Amino acid sequence: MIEFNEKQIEILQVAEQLFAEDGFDGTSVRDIAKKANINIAMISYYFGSKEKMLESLILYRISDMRIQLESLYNENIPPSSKIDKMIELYIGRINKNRYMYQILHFEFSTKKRELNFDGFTEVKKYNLNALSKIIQEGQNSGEFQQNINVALIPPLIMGTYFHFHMNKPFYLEIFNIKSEEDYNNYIATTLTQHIQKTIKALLVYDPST
Amino acid sequence: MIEFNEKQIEILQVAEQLFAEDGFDGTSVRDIAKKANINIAMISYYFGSKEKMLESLILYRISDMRIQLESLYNENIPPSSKIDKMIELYIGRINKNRYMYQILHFEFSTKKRELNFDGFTEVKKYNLNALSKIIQEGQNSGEFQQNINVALIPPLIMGTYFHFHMNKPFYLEIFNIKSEEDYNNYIATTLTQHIQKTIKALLVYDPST
DNA sequence: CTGCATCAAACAAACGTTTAATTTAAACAA
DNA sequence: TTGTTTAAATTAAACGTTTGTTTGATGCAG
Repeated sequence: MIEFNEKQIEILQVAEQLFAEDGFDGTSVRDIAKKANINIAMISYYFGSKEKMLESLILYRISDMRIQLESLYNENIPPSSKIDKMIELYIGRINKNRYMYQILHFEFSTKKRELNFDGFTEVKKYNLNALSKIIQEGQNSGEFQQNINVALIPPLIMGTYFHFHMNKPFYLEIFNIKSEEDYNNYIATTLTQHIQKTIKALLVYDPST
Repeated sequence: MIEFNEKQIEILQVAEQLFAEDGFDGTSVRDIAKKANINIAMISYYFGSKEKMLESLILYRISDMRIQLESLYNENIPPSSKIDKMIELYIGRINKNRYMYQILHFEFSTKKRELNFDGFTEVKKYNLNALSKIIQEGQNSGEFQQNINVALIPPLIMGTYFHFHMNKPFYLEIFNIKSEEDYNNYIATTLTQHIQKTIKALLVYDPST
């Protein structure tokens, strides 16, 4: 594990915000240096290059993205409650790291740079595996249906959140949301509940009826 | 309505692909000119500037993005079948225009450029309104539950699709998909069915039971 | 004195755009 | 069919900026 000093972390946080807002190619090292109140040369000095700084940033954040589902699995509550908690964890974690997710989303879909996403793939596999166990528990107890494509559950959660967030101006308008606080509140309550309801509906739904 | 000649459309199509793959800031006018086999100056000559070319591109594609739900509304089939068809229409349309959606997604979430998205907002409102009518029909017949947040249905459909598509390499791996053909086939069959099942589950789900 | 941090300055390369000259193609009159 | 005219299309070259990176000098703490 690579360690970063305080100065480096400060720079990474500034870079993270700018990369998320303007894109990696849309952000110049001078933009970052200016906002972080450092000399341009410090970026090469600390990270080697602009691109290596992005790699450092991803490395720095990626460990944060594993969702703590293991402890949830061991809790003594009904599977449906676990699902609710699981979704809250997901949304909370994504919302907290939304800058990094935004960057990753773009870098993932772009052919521009060849970044190593193995760490990210590992995290996703881990999360998926933990989720599978929780759902299996509900299937064993008979609460959930059998034919569930578990791998398509996270896209449902994260995709819904991101589509909502990426079209933020549109939803601010149609839901008449006025402040940033109300927006975050809408995510934490209504949107989260909507996703919880959707997933639970999917898990108990019997198409034959 | 602005008209584009064949040469212009050819250039726009090349630009569309490159913008989607490498981002607007990650694509140079020289990249576009090279791939389109034209002189660099033609971009300014035809569109005025690189940024105006992006606006032209959005304008050119946006009319294509209205989803034909009106005719669906008038068909004499059960509401649940209409939902199925509606989702097929959505996925098909998005998948066909995935380049443009990818560009829009990024430009929407970026603060870099001030683009006029009124036309896009209009299309979304129109689609949302048409969707509301279909769902209301199912509610009137008693098939669907009452408390449905219709505005959160499109994010569910489009978000799931996009999260899947953006993490394409990951899903290719875990579903052991080998060819581009199989990938498109997975979207058209398994993923579409999964979304159809999810939405229908949500529409008929009664949380109190 | 030594080693790290910071700085202004300079670097070549790439960027979007403009210029001015040339080619192309269609319209026209003889 | 011919040569002439005209406007649009296309080109290579150059423009001034901005880009990421490097250099060498300076500051400073141990």
